[in-house]
Amino acid sequence: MPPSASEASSSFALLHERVRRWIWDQQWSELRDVQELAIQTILRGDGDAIVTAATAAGKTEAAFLPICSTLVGDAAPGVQVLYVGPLKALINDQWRRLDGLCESLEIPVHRWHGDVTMSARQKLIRDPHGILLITPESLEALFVRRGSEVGRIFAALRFVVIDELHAFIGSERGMQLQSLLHRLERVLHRRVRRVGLSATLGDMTVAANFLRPPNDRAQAPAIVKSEEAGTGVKLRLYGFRHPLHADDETKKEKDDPTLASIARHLFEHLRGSNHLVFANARGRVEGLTDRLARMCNEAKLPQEFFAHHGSLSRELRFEVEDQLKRGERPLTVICTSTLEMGIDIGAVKSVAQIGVPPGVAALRQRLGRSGRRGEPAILRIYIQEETVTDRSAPQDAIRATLVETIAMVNLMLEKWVEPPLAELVHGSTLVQQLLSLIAQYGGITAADAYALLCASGPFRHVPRAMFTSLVEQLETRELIRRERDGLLLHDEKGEKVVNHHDFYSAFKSPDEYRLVSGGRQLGTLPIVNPVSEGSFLIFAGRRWRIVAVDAEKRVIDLVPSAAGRLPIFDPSDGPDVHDRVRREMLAIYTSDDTPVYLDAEAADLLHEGRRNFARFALANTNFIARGDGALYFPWYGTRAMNTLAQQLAAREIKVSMEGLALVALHITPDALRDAVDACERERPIDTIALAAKVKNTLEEKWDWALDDATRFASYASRKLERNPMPSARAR
DNA sequence: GACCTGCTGCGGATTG
Repeated sequence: MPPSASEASSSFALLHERVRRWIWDQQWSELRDVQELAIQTILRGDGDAIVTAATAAGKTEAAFLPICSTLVGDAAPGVQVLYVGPLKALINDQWRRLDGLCESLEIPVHRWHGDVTMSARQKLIRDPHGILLITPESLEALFVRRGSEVGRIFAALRFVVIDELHAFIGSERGMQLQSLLHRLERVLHRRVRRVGLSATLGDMTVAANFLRPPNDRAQAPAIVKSEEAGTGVKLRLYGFRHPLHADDETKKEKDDPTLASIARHLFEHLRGSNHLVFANARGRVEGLTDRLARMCNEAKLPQEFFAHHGSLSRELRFEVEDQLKRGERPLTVICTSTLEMGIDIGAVKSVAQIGVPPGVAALRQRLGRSGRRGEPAILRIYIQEETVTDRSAPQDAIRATLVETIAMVNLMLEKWVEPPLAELVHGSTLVQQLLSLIAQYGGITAADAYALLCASGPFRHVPRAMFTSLVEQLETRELIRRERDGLLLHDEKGEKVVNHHDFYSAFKSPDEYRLVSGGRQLGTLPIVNPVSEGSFLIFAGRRWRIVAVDAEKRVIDLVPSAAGRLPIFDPSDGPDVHDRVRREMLAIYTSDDTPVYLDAEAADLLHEGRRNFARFALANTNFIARGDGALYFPWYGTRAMNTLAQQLAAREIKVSMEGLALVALHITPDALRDAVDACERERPIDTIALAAKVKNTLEEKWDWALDDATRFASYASRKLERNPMPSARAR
């Protein structure tokens, strides 16, 4: 419910007079509903809060108008507000935004990240005061490098603000942030109010437990939620079918004929205004931008298609972002998740999604980029399907790509999103935090470290015995050593890693070449790419020839060229699909409804998928014979499916995950059914014992340093389910 | 069938 008029005016009245004057100067006609509610919550309450509202609904002001009201005239030495953001570009944006408000209130606003000058940092260290905007990594560096000064710097701390809260939940970086905030409160010997800001939060309990874990709080945070209605969605899903016999024209596009059709459609529909095209993978971004850019050149039109992804240099990305922000000329940006959230690029006229979205949450976030000033958001989805014949395997014949996309759209329209993974063990990040703690205090006993990080801290799923064996393993690895008095110190190797700047991040980074042309940084390329002088490359949506490779410095020099070849970016397993999405797919297969947003080809593909679903009798059985093997369709998400695959492997039944199906060779459907039944009787599953049988459990940054027990527990919490829901079983 | 994120302090040279 929006606040009543009397509540609204009382919100405004709660603000400090100088904050009210600043609002008048902005000539705002009214406060947004999320701002009204946040002012009440923050100024009337004294606990933690989560502020959630759509992009551009004024969340930053919702938090900082009331927070700054409490700061006016407070001259106590020390930083008063610590703001943590996930991106340097976002911190720069927010710094500019807050500076206007805070200048008039005489509250200094500092930023601290890798690109901030040494002199600005020294200014803060000498005279800490006001608001500090920082990344988790730079906060980590403060603890490692200036551990003894943390108490002085933050002596006056009253609020911690976490921006884009959802971007941290469930990740190594999120665990690192939780640990840092807990360590900070330990130094200060008191709790500090936390305020989380987010647009997409599926599960408020998970978000609340992330903001402050239940073992560290008296009461749950207040939830401040905007009730402002959206402006509606215009939605269209286009199907594209690979032709059975390539004709002359498509032969030229032999690599991906339907992508050529998609490019033509985009070219015709998007030219002349601003759009975002989400293409999922960096290689696909390059391929599509290259096609669209060439179409522009051939039509002798000014270039309006540009690429944007994480391997492009900051300069190239900034140019594109800047053009989008200005909105002075038509521009379509083909991107990965880089433009899904964060920095303010303004709204675009429409959004296109190429291929299955990586999840419902991502789809919603992407859609949120479209819809200018009261206009409905426009979303076009393009789905490619392979040629299917009578001999195609069932998992390929049922048009799973299309049906999975329809399932995600349906769930988005129902306002459901995936809850983030929570309650993970995070052994890798625990190693980092233990090494950091030793640096901060100049040594710590194992008992104190356990009490701080695990018993009262965020690593609460690590029992004492596991921590003890972890510490022993780190001694064996020569990362730490134990003094006679029990104090843990860095050993030779530990000293080295902690003193290298790579230490501050909790996540791993791949080895890459740097790409340079005429002294200009273009971006980075994974070293798995075969590179030699004279070979060609497509990068940043343009074509290049390699003129020099410096293998030692890992630098590649490029010059523009007419030919090009698509680069390889690191292949991985693909995004996790949630159980709920797979259940929705089953419901779509067993229904007769055709969603109104499908075009003719997509509708035809859906009917064909349903016909084949019926042909294989998948409504009546989950098991199908195939050659001398068998298929099993559990209608599970990827985590539950991986769990079952590992259980079967432990029973000497080798299965591979092929989309919706588990595929086993040399087995009858009945024998596979018996094995699956036996696996289902094992619940709850001993996932740690199961993880011990998994071939490769080395995934995260510090996994190599973990003892077996902690590594298996980490893998199990991340990749296995103790109690998968019963599979959707036909008779 | 995947994406994204981050980075200190020192010493030495140069400049005001």
